[in-house]
Amino acid sequence: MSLVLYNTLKRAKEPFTPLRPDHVGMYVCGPTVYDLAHIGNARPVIVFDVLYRLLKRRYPRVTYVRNITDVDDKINAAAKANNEPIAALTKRTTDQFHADIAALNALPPDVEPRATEHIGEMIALIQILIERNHAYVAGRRRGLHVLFSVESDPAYGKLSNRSRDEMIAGARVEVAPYKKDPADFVLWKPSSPDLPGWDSPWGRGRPGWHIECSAMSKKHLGQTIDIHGGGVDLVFPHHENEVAQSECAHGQTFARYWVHNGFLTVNGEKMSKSLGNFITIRDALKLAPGEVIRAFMLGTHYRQPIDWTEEALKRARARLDRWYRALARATPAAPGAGEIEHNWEREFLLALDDDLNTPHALSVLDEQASCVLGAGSADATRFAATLRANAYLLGLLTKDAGQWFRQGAANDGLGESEIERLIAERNDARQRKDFAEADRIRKQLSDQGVVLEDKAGATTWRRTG
RNA sequence: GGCCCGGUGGCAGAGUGGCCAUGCAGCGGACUGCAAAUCCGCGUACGUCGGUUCGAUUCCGGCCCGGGCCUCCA
Repeated sequence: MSLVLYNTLKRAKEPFTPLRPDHVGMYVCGPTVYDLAHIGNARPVIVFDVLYRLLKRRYPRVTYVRNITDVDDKINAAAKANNEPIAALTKRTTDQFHADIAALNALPPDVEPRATEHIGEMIALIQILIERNHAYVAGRRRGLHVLFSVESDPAYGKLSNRSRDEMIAGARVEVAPYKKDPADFVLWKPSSPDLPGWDSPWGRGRPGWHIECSAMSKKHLGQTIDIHGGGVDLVFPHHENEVAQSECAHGQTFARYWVHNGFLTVNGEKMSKSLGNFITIRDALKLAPGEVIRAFMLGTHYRQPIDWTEEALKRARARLDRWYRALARATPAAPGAGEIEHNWEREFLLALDDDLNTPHALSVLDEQASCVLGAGSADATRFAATLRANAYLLGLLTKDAGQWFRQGAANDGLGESEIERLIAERNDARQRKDFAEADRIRKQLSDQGVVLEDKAGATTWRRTG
């Protein structure tokens, strides 16, 4: 039983073996902090969080690095538009990002490097590339650019599987005059006084987009990393350029396994501000608890496209509700605690080992929940512990079941004491056999999203989404 | 134009050369004062045309349709 991952570099699934048997290094491209993170950003966060948890389970030590890009032209533009200092914007956005993904139960990475704190490392890397004739300095009037020479790298294009000629033929961008070759990309560019800049051998300037990941992964994980992750849209040019920079500078493999998550659409359309279907994580959390969003994301394999709809969200919630009902059936256990039954663990982990087949893993949890719901109380408790322990690996079922069903609607809906009062009133009516009144109260509550269940001795309630 | 993914039952979504995915929704039944929850039962799904095979949804090829990337993007 071992982990298999789809490697974009090979376009095939491969058994995963870390370079060092006891220590896995993983680098994932993090956000550019210029605006609130959207649900598309949430996908890689959740996918790689699950991979991180699985790796931690499998290996003694895992170092997960996810950067914060805090120098970028989009940031400059947003700060200007907001009339806000850049540092204030990036700080605020970073804090929001942290809060948002914490609500999605994502574990913090081991290292979260910021680009602005690694300018020295970037400059050093660029110097190596110049020394090795893989980069050149160009331009004059407005300052000096440093460009990567794509022609100097015969392996260029191996990740995205395209030749240099194809790229030039397909390029729809105007070629900057200082480029020796249309395919060359910027490592360093000059900054005007009103833009962020750092002193460098090429004058005051700022880094190009791609160099930060090469520099930061080198610093925190070494010249060769085991896993590099991100969204598919980053394969070209971002990841391709990272490979070029790092491998030309160091003469060794940059990343051994490239893992890319598929795109998220909203109601079948690409999410964009102009279409008006731009959903921030913050907005999504108003529609559903973080665990529901997480279950939604994990219900589709990470490499498949996923479509965000209210319908899908409802389904994810219904599924979690059922699991929580199973937990409620059993004696409460602490989140993450519990003995894992061997067969269930096997089947569950087997699914995850197969290129993170979370939909399959969730179906195993479905079956475990059925098992709990159908079992007698002693077995139910045992099975529930397994269910909870398995789910915990996915960052799900981390709440107490009672708490789960009572959450939400706290502000605008009925308060708990009000609900309890109505239930008592209804039970009085039932005692009197005044079922018309009892049903009226049931209806009143259900209209406000509270469902009652009459059990043997008592009436319990829960909120529905 | 180039590169890369997909097309599975009402919906979502795994998977497999011959046998169960799973969940939701639907239908019938049990249970319930009514419900809810739960349990039992039901529905003959794999875009299309060929090929390989004893047998293909699964392998190969053509075609049709959809999506992504090639420019900032998770």
